[in-house]
Amino acid sequence: MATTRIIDDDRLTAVGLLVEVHRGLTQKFAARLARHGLSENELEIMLRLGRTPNTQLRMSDLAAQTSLTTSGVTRVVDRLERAGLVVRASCDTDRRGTWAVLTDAGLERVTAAVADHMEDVDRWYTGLLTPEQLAALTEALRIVRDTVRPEAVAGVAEAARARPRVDV
Amino acid sequence: MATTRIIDDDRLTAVGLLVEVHRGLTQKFAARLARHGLSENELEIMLRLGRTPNTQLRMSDLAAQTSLTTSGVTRVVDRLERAGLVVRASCDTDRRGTWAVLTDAGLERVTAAVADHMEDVDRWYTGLLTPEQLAALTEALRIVRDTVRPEAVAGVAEAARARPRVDV
DNA sequence: TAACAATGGTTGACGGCGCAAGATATTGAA
DNA sequence: TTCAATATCTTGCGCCGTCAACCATTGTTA
Repeated sequence: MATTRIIDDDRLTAVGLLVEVHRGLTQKFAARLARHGLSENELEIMLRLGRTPNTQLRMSDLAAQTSLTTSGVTRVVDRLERAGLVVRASCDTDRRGTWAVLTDAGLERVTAAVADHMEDVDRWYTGLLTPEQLAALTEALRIVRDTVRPEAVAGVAEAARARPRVDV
Repeated sequence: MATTRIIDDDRLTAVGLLVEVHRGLTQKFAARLARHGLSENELEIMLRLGRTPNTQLRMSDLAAQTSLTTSGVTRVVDRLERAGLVVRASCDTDRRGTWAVLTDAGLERVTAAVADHMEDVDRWYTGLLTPEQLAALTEALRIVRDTVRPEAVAGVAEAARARPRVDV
């Protein structure tokens, strides 16, 4: 009766599947993103900025949303700023804070990258499943997400309230 | 009609959910694994060795299964060997190759780590879903996995055929 | 108002992993 | 048989992101 070993537990396999799918997709996506000059983290940060009213978020909110450390966000934004895709702007109401603001060039870049990217998403993920399967998958993931990462929407309300910056 | 922007596409959100769940779980799991002195990659390598007949796999098969590069596997196995959890053994039939063999101490360690780990898996993942939801999730993931990582079972047959090493 | 904790962000040191090149072994074709 | 092409593994180097220490600012308590 070798099948009772704990290292063969089904629940472990369920985790393994999730990990393998994540890795596989990441690899499939990486090449095309690289052609747009973006890493996964860079794309995600720009996406979150692009989806926010006024296309700006505080550094610490980006950290909370992405589960990078604030240090990691500093370095990603450093690179994006060097590339002209993001600028930093000081925060009027709290002079400790810094907004990361998506530039026009940044919005353009992320839009182009995503338009292209979508082909991969379709081919390697959403397109492989029936609408019912995809809906079930998404629902299950959402349940888990809401438990393991409840902080994933930090800062959006504040950013909408902030005065938009026109000098970008 | 701002909702037609491509960066708000639903399929992108589906990917985002997967990524967030993966990250969230990874973080939840990391602390307990660290208490057993193991990183996620180290655990996975030991798990795959432990599940294989004779508890051994070629370096290159480990690379294929884990989507680390062979270089990455070399370094992980270096650490595990230094810790006495794995040993390298030369491969009689192809002298280019190297077996990574789980030691008794290694099997003990991974078993203890997994037993403990399972509590987290249950709490943050499988336990959050009904059996039906979990089954649907697993099925959908398996479909995607089989497409994006068809090579995920490399080397198991060969390892079973190889003469077991008693001098571990 | 002074003192001190808490928060936001950056920086230096460091570790992990990928890339590309190298050493060794195997395979195949002439 | 011999030599080129290929496969396996390791190593030097560099990038990326974490950790911990740090500075600046804000909030709190007395």
